[in-house]
Amino acid sequence: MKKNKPKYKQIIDAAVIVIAENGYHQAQVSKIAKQAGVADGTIYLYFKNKEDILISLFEEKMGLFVEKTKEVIAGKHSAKEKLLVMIENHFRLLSEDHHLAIVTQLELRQSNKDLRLKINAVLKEYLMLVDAVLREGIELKEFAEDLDVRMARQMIFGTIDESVTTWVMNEQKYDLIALAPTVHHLITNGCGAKL
Amino acid sequence: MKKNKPKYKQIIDAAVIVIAENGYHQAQVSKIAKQAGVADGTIYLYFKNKEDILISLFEEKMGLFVEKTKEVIAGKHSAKEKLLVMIENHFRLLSEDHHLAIVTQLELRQSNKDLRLKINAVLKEYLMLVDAVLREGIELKEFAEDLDVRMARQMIFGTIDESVTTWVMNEQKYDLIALAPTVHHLITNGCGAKL
Amino acid sequence: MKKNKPKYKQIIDAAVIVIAENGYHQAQVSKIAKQAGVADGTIYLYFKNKEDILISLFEEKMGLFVEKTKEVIAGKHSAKEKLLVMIENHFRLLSEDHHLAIVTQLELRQSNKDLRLKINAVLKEYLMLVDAVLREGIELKEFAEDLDVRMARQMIFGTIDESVTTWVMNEQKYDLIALAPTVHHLITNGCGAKL
Amino acid sequence: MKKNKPKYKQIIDAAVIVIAENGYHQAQVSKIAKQAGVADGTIYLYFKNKEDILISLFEEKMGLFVEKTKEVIAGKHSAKEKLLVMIENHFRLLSEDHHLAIVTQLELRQSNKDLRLKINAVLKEYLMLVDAVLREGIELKEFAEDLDVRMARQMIFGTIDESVTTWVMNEQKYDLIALAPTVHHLITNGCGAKL
DNA sequence: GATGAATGAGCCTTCATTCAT
DNA sequence: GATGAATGAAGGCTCATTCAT
Repeated sequence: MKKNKPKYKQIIDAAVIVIAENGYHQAQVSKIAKQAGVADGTIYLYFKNKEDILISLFEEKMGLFVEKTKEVIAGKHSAKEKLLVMIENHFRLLSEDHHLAIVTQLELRQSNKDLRLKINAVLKEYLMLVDAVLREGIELKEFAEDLDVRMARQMIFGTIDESVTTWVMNEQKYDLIALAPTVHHLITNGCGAKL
Repeated sequence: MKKNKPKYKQIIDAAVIVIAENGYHQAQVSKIAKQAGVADGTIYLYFKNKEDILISLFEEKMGLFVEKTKEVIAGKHSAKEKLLVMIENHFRLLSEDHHLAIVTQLELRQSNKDLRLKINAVLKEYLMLVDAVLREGIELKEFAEDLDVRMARQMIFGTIDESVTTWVMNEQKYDLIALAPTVHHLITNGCGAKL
Repeated sequence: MKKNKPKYKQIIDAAVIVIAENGYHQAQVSKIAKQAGVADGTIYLYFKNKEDILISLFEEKMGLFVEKTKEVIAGKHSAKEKLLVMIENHFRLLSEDHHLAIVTQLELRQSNKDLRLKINAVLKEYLMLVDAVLREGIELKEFAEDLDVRMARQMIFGTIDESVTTWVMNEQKYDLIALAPTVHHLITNGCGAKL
Repeated sequence: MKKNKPKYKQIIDAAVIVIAENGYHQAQVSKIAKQAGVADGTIYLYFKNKEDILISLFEEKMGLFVEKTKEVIAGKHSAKEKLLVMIENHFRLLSEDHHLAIVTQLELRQSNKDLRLKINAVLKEYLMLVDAVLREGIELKEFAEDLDVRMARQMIFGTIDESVTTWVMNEQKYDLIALAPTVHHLITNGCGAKL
């Protein structure tokens, strides 16, 4: 299994750094190889082509995202609390890796439609976690019983994503994690949570 | 003023069509020129370079957006109502021009970071309209008095944008405008509006 | 029509020289462009890709071959005479253009199977001229009445081709045209011509 | 002597199969190694480089050719008969090994000039057998006394080679060996044999 | 003002060969 | 002797922009 060999992760981490520092269109394979400390050709022992590096990058990192999210919500018993820790977790993971934040919020969006469709497929698992929490909140009568789950999920993801992108565009000058309660307040209100 | 000459708009409209139908990376200057019915070189009599076409495109179309938005909110007296017509207006303008929807939601996001920063500057005027409505709502006690305007605006724009993008990615198969009340409900709730 | 523009022939002639002097695998597009005195990109205004240069080269030159061959046999009344002038013509055209001889006999054969199949299609017209002469010779009772035209044509083409290739491999050190009568004698004998 | 170790022949046979089935340019060393059931690096214990595999392949197979040819002409007493069994032998050996036929007639010709010069050196022994038979035929007055041996040999080899190549290009659809008498008739006639 | 032929910089990928184990 | 992971050089093609007409 190639994914477990050290160079696999080495190359992905190099790609994050190179893309963050040079931009998507200036992230040549040769630059990634150099950053990873391997020869250009070695990249192709672990990835089918350049696009494959980017998809794998997203899968690896988003995998951690989903895993971590599952962990943090496991200990919470109300949907409201779960949403809070999800937002905090989302903000924290990107705050802790500034390069990754730039890559996911700005650079990877420049990829072509095909790549973005594949990225969306990876995102789906994350969005399904949100859906599950929303449905739980409705059942527990925390949220409005007529809440439109799909639209609420789009609000939640849209709000979180827009918040992170704005923060990255402002060069990460302020404390993103500190915004979590405000964002949480806005979206749970949106979902009809009683105050 | 070049903007008033017929070929200026002709080229921008050609760009929207070409980008929507071929994708950002397949929208070569020569293709746009052909669609516009002019020679390649003529483009450069009206635009500094290719990036300038895209910024101008965004400015032109977003200008109409702001203008229309101002019109529709003019007749409304509550912030809540104003938000509703803004959402409806946003959804309607993109529903009416499928090419434009593809370009703004999918294709233009593939542009490089620089172009997107410029696009964000153009967006600012639109976001300031949202801010004004929010502040008005707070003053009129329609919304929570401690509402964080900046974050609320990010929620509103993020939610709207995510809704439109999802709709475009689903190939515009359902009625976007019909979603306006649901979205409105979610975000005014988020802003603490009493039911 | 691109074929009539001066740069079309200019590039083909450059390709013949570059391939002859550097070998097929060392004939980079950039080298051909330099030899032709145009930019690399200009090549692609006249040819679809590198393979297209080679096929066009063959078509152009073989077209002259067929044309010239038709001319020289037009004035002759016996099949035997026609074969003689065909051989002489074949030898003369390649003797007069040493670069072309190298390209057709050695370098172009290194092209991949696909290209060679296309080249064979171009050759067909030339081979059909041989067939016509052979059938005429049979009818005029110059050749054996039971002559197998297809095999005789393979003998004729194989013999001529082998003679030229050997001459090229020997660095064109001797007079190729002087061999025509000998070759002619061998193949007409082969076809059963009376002495 | 490496040539006697089992892996030597194993690799050569693998090369014939891989080249025939994939084409010269798709016959990577790693593919040959896999087909031979050895590691890539092992190839280099038996061959200097890739070109060396091909030359050795040709030497081995052509060695069998010459050997067999000597055998079949040993029992014949006239030059004419000898030529017939040589042609039959040539056709039979390639008919019996379709892979080898593809490799010698189509794929190996795509090798570069250098390799082909070396291949020609290997061929020389075979051609000298033809020369010997021709000189014998002249002495025995079977052929014209003024026969140009070199040109006659080129006719014979060119005709045989062209016949085989045409047969391979037609995907070996007809019986090649059945053509031997016709080819024999053509070339002995060409050499001035009395009927 | 309008044209469109010409330019040329820039990059992903392959694969023969090596060498530490 | 055998392995196979790692190397790194090399080239065809695209397309935004220019400029002579």
